[in-house]
Amino acid sequence: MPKIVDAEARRQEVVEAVFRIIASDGLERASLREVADEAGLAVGSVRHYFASSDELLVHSFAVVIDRIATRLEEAFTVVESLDQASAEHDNAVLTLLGQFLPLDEELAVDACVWMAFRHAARIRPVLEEEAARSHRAVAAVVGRLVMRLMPDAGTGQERLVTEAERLLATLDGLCMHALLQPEWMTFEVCRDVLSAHLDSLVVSRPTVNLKAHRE
Amino acid sequence: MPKIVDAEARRQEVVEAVFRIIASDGLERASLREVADEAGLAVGSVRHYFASSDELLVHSFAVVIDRIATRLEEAFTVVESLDQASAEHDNAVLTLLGQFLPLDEELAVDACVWMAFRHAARIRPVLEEEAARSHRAVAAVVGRLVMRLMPDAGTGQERLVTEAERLLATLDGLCMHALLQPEWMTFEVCRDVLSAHLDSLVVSRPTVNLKAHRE
DNA sequence: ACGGTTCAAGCACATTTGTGCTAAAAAGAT
DNA sequence: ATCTTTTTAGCACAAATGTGCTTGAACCGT
Repeated sequence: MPKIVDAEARRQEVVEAVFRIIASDGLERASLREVADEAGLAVGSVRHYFASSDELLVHSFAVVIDRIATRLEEAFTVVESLDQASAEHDNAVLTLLGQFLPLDEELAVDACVWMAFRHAARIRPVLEEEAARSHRAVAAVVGRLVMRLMPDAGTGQERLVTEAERLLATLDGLCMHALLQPEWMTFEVCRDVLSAHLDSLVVSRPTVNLKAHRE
Repeated sequence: MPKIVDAEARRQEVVEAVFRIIASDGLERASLREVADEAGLAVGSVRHYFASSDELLVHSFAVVIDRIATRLEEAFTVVESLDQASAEHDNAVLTLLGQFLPLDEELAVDACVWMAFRHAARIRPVLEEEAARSHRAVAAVVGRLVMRLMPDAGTGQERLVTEAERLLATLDGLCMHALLQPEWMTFEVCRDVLSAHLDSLVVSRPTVNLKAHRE
């Protein structure tokens, strides 16, 4: 009966426009009119696919979360498929961690958008739920990765949590710096930092009892 | 001749109002009218002390940078005054690193404001200069700290840079998580993560050549 | 051919924002 | 008491934003 348009594809186009605007001009410029312009549509058209500005933003947040989570899951299955302690395994781990960083154009856009939404979620309740989902999804993958990289710490669950959080913090910090101070953060520095962190993961275990950090 | 008002004190009051608004409602809500209301003034009064909205925001950014930098410098002189490898030294280092985290109300406000401005500076050219100053100031202290904690790496300057960046990234990531996911980030987790990182600093040096991350 | 449904576009209105400008109030100096 | 300068307050205007509502346009099934 009606004019048939692939609604989901259209929505995706609008979301891509949102991503471009956030990456170049920030979340606060992602208004309906700006998004419509960027997508080559009228405001009314955008509003036809998204009931409100909030729905558009929440959905865009969800899309970028899914993209990142999917990349991480795929990279993790690669890691799992490789023999541990092989050079390919180490490279696969670095590739996995690199999914967090703005190493190419697409990753940079996702990183910008992801950061912007997570920070906005601190203030805007509509984004809260997706922010929590985002954190759970990423923490799950990083947690599994840490468990794989520290097989000898099976008992010390507390240490696993600490190390997962530590890796997560380092990743987010690196991503932040790569976005905010790109002139100081070359690819090499990123790689060196990640390598150093991985070294610290496998080595630091037996040294815990040497120092007196028991408080 | 004129009505004498401590202009600098008034500016400071306005800046404090900006901080409160950013911490509770985000940078985008820090408009002249909101700030004036929060400060108990009229828009015209705020505009008397700050020529424009941009000047107000840039000055607020500068103030928070100075506050953080001052705290770091003071904490670092404490570290320098203590005998290395003593328990007090370790505590002083943890205290220094804790200055980055929202461990109390004042630190939390500063952390919020600092994060908000740094991210805004990616987009808004007026904030660029202060953002660069902020990064230089903090990187300087963290760099000196890393040099102190890794005395044996005197030659490997590249490694020092990597470790400084790694510590900085971990700190910023921890701060982010503490602000955005406070329910998952208790004080204890923060402390454990920082302790683990410090352990990894002093230990990881001799193990670099064991693995094949040379490529 | 045509009707009904979906899509696209736009108008109108209330809010909010930054800023230029004017003017009243306050208070020390004379 | 009066003058002068600072301080405070407010108005007005243009620009931008979200949203309710209306109007065409397009097109598939009958």
